[in-house]
Amino acid sequence: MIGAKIRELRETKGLLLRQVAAVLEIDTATLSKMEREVKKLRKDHLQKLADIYQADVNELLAIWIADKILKVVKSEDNELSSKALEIVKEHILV
Amino acid sequence: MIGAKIRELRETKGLLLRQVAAVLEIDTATLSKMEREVKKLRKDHLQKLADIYQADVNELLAIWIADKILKVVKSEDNELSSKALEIVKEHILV
DNA sequence: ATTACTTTTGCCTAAAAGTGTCAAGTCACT
DNA sequence: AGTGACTTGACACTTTTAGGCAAAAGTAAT
Repeated sequence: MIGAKIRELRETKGLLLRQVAAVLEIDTATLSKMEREVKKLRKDHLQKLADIYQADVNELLAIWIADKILKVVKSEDNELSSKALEIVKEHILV
Repeated sequence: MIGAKIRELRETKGLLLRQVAAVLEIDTATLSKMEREVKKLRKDHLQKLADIYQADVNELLAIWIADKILKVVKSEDNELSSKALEIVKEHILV
């Protein structure tokens, strides 16, 4: 999810992997993998990307966190995951 | 959460760490840490515990998954986490 | 207070996961 | 065929995790 998002942002801005990777000070290949979600995207890199693309950092972060939660949730049975999310919700609004 | 739960179950059954650890084939200290959430509890261990304590494995699993989600969520800003959970919810009911 | 036992703590190691590079490869265009 | 953008795979390094072992601390019963 977050990978697709930052790829979309980059393409909208008409930037090359090479250019963005240079700002992040990482290899082009690494950024390519991050956009395709082969490798994880670090939080600090995401924040820098929001800057580069002039995007809402909070929106991106929310997606990034959602991805992490989905990774947990999707590796489990659906029924159980729903139950778990209920528990989480209760636990949070305390 | 899950640690407290399995400790409660063990105490209700009047079993010692030593006894339960033996069934799981792990060290007593390790189980002690799992109950106090110092170390993570593996899924297969949890399933064995449900067996030992004759508890509902699904109920335990839901708590266990909830713990994993909470770990992600609590390491982030509250506002963002709520947003992220919304995204997760949408994503799931597709 | 000593003994006998349970539980906790701290330190250590092996295995796994995460982070990123480099070189070579593919693809599209001219 | 050559160039530029992107992808792939193998590798190296670092960090995290899982768990064991031994010593320390807590708990009862004598």
